[in-house]
Order: sequence, then structure tokens, then C-alpha cells
Amino acid sequence: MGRPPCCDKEGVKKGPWTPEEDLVLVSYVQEHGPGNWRAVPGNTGLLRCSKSCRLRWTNYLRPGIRRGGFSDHEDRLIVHLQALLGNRWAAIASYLPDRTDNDVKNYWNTHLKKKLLLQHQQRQRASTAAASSLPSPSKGQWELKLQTDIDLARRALRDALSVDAAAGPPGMAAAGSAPTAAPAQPYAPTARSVDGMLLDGWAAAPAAGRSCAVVGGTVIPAPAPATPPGATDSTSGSSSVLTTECSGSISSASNKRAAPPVAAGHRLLLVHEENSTSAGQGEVPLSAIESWLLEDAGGEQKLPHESLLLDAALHNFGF
DNA sequence: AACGTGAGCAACCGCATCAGA
DNA sequence: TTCTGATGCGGTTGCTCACGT
Repeated sequence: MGRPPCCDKEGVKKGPWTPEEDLVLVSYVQEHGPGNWRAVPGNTGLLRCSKSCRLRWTNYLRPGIRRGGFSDHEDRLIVHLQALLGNRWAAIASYLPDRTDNDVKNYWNTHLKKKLLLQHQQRQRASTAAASSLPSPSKGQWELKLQTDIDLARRALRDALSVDAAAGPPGMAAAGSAPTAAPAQPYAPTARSVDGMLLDGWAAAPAAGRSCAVVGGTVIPAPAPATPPGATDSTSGSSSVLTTECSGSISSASNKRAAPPVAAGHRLLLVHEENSTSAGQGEVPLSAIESWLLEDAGGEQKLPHESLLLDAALHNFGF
């Protein structure tokens, strides 16, 4: 039952990508645009399976990807979205336009989970100490109400996610994290990177507001045709705006698939202006849900009901 | 200097779902 | 409607590097 894995074929290379392979792949995608991954190995001569090519592109070579250096704002956003959405990393990543689901997932597993656990333990110790000294209002009425609100919101989201709105074309989940106008920040070159290697004509600085790929610290501007079919095109037009509208339900092709905020027919607004000066780290314009999640508390982006969402996040991971 | 260990992250794997024939 | 190929997603693995002994 089921098809054999595409990577079972003999002669298919596995393991880390070499800088040369990266260049071949980027070059191909620059020319043909992402998609039709099945054809990539054959057309490029890469000894990789289509899946591997797609993964390499979406997680590493795609323009506009920011790596590492998660801000506090991003931390909190991830924690809260995780509490609401569970391990729907693609959906979560779609709220962080320059992050990949893999990156978010790794960051959660390696940093945030521990951080949350630590906070949780500290809170428990604190509440235990408080309980022993005070006739504690362990969970005040307002807090219980908030918990109810959270539960309702989560249920609503879950329901919404299970509705097949059939709105978004395939591949839109990834489009939710479509390249933004913010130029890709060169990551620190690694031993595997192709630092210093340039393709002819690629060395030019990317035009303003244009996507670009980064290969080993080299910024490679993306040509217009590189936009995936069906994806919101943030590379075309001078004032392109990523707009997500969700009408009552966050569309999802299934309850497993990520809810792509970019799918048509959504009411939730996720506006990402290409030329916005606030496109910097952690300053993406807020959608309704983000505003709710990140409700300002005293000027700084202090999250509401933090302990409750913390609980939810921990609960999602069986803590 | 050599070795052990743990963290971080890139990549793989299996499964689910979609789209087209 | 069913089948099949292509693609997307989440869980997991395994490699690399930093750090401690």
C-alpha cells in the first residue's frame, strides 16, 4: 500500500547540500520559478529527489528568509500561536513572513519549549509559595473568564480550521510566508555555504522592494517570474500588498494542513506592505488575531493572559 | 590534546491531501 | 468516482560544532 518514497531510487544523493548544488537549484528556480519540483532533478542534473529540492528551496534558499535571531516579539507570537493552533508550524510560520515552518519548529523545540517549561516551573514555585502564605485567590474570576475566552477562541479556530473552504489554491500555505520586501539578511556563512560564489549578473544589489535569494551571504535578486503560481506576488508591482481576508473561518484544506492566512475569502487581515518602514524584525503590521494576541499592555508588547496561554502551550506539549 | 556530551539545525521520512486524468 | 502523481506538513533523525572534563 502506498507509493514507495520518491527518494528510494538509486543514485539519489542524500545529506547536506553543497554550495554547488545550491547554486544549481537557485539558478534553476530563478529561471523557471518554484514549482514543478518533479522536473527539477532531471532538468538541472541534480542527483536529488524533487522533495529534497523543494525542501532546500523553501527552508533555505528562498528569498526573504531570515535565519536565527528571533526577537522577543517573535518568541511571544510563536508561543501564543502555538497555544492557539497547536503544532501547526506552517500556520504559525505564516504569521512570521520571513520565517520558515522548519525554522519555527526547530526554534520551538530547542529554545521555546525549555523556556516555557522553566517559566512554568518558576510560576508553580511562586504560586506554591504564595498559597502557603495567603488565602490565595488562586484563580480569580476574571482569570477563569479569560481561560474560557481562550478555550472558546481555540475551539473556534479548530472549527474554522476543519472547514474546507476550498478557497486557497494549493501551495498557499507557503505563500503565507511569501517573500517580503525586506531584503534577505545575509546569514553568517558556514563551511557549507557558497560564500563569495556568484552567478553571472546576480551580484547586483537587489532592486528596492524586490525579493532576493541569499546564497552563502551573497544576495541574489529574484526575477519577477520567480513567483510561485498562485502565490501572492510580492515581487510584482511597486506597492504590492499581501492581503489576507478570512471570512469567518480561517480556511484550511484540511484539519492537518496549515491554515494559510493568504487564502482567498478570509476575513482576518494580514497586511504586509512591501514598502513599509516597519517591515523590520518583529514589526510586521498586526492582523486582528495578532492584535488580539499581542494586545498592548502598558506600552510594550506585553502579552495578555500570558500565564494562561503559557499553560495552553505547555498543555499542547503534554507538560 | 583527546574525548565525551549536549545543543542546534538541516535534512529525511512517512503520511495526508490536492488536482488532474 | 477512482486512481495516480505531485506537493505540503509535522515528526524525527543524524550531523556538526561548541563546550566541559
